[in-house]
Amino acid sequence: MQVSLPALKAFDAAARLGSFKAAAAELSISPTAVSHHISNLEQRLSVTLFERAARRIALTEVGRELSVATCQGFQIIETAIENIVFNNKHIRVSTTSSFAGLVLIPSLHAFYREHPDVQINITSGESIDTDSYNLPIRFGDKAKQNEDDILSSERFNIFCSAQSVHQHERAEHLTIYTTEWKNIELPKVPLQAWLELNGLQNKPVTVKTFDQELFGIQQALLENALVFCSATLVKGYIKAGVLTELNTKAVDSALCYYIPERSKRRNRTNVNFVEWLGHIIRDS
Amino acid sequence: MQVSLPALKAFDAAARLGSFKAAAAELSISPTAVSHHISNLEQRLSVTLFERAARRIALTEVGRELSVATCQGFQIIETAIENIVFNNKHIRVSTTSSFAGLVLIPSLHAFYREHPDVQINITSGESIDTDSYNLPIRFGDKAKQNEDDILSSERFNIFCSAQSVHQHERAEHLTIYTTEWKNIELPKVPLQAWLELNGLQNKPVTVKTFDQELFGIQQALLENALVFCSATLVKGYIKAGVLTELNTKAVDSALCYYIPERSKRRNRTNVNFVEWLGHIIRDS
DNA sequence: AACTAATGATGAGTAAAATTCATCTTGCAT
DNA sequence: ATGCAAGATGAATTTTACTCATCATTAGTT
Repeated sequence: MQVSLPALKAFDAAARLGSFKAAAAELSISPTAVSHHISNLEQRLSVTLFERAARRIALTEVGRELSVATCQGFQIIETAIENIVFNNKHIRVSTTSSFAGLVLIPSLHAFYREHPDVQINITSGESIDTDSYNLPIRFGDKAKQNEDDILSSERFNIFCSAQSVHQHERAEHLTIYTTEWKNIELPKVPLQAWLELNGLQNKPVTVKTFDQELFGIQQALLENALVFCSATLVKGYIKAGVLTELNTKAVDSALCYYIPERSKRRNRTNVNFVEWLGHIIRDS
Repeated sequence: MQVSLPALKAFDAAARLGSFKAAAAELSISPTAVSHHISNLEQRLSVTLFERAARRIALTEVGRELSVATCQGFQIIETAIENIVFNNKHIRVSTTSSFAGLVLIPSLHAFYREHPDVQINITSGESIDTDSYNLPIRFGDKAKQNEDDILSSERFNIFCSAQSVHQHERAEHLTIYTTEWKNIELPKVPLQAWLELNGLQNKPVTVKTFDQELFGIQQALLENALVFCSATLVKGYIKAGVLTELNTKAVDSALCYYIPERSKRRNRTNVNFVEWLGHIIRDS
């Protein structure tokens, strides 16, 4: 007593549209095929599904009952498929303002060039983690993350605007912009370690902080001051010749960029995007 | 971006059973076919649905999402089909005790002989009308029913046991069993009209009543008395030579057997059954 | 550690559908 | 009457689904 699914689909369309011709149009087949499908169904189930009158059809009681089920059933399945297709063309990234503004957005055009059919939506700030289609790129404690989730381990150093490099190298007193995270759980910026590594622990230094790296970088640029921040963020500015890395030793940090539950978010588009993101962070 | 329904069905089975081989067994196809279907799906949707490990597979996040939908969707459709198939093999008749006991049940073997795969369930008493699979055979006022719903128009006459016919024909005084319906809406039994039609309105008559015709018929049989009842009910007894119709004129009544909303109950089995019932009532 | 059995992947050929085309049928509108 | 529009029917054809043979991988066995 097996009924074919294409036949059920044809019945579903005919029942919804009240016409074999219309159903055929919806399914992009000929009305003859619909007619065959439905008489096939009727034979196999030993029931009459449509009451045939001249130039029009009407569902029987049994037909109505079946159509309620096919309509519901196929609807559920089609919605799920549409959802998959949609989420394969849309990437929703949520990340910090700094990473979005300094890394992600400036490089996006390159990704669009390779994947012109994909839409990218970037949100900075909090996001809903439960949605497996969302792709959060978080900044956090390397030690607390799953190995596979980590995108990059952050190294910190001092940077300044290209034109002010020499003035800083001779300066007696340094003004350094850096970051003090709002979230106290986050490992501190390794400024002290950096000063020690470069033998500057006794040098007179004024430290000014913002709660996001982006702000310190912008301010340092405006004032020709120094900024102590992660190398990843300023890579673009350095390449563009706007910022320069001082001739000092970079220091490792306990911080990293990571994607929580990365394995759960692996649909094709996300995988492509994350792979591309890897190149952006590592190379260039 | 069209996906084939058989492929989705294969995916559904594989997702539910966690194995291509098991899915193949469920669908009565080869594991190869399942494998083909699923890689076809994966290609068309550009997603990975299963994570392949050696000798076992596991749904990806996307796969899990799709499987929830296919499982639900196909379940709804399959349940509806099973329901249709079931109701095509099962007839649920509800009718009066009299009709069930005297007409329906004694003739059932003939129907079973023609339709050995059909199960019949007979209930006497009240039934739920809203269920379109139930087949109520009611006894009621001919005038109040839809023309198409009526099965038979009832004619009444006097009957008695075969061996007591002659004693009644000569008798001065008659004892007649008949029926007084519990339901006061129902037209009365046309006993008065019958007496007048046969010129017996002045004859001394004792009338005893039950609330169901069946009881009067049984009692008359036991006592060799007379019973005034509808001809349909005693047709079987007459054919068997147990009862005899008196040599009097039968009288029409306002009563009939009918199937409320008969058109709503027309699946193949019900139609067959009602057609057969028509023969039972009319012929023989 | 090698062997075996079980699961799945792959590609080509085959069987079985789904689909179309041509031809009829039917009732409605002109 | 006449033409038209929706559907039914049957044969032919295309497309799809399926199987078979073969290969790859590996968990479990000896």
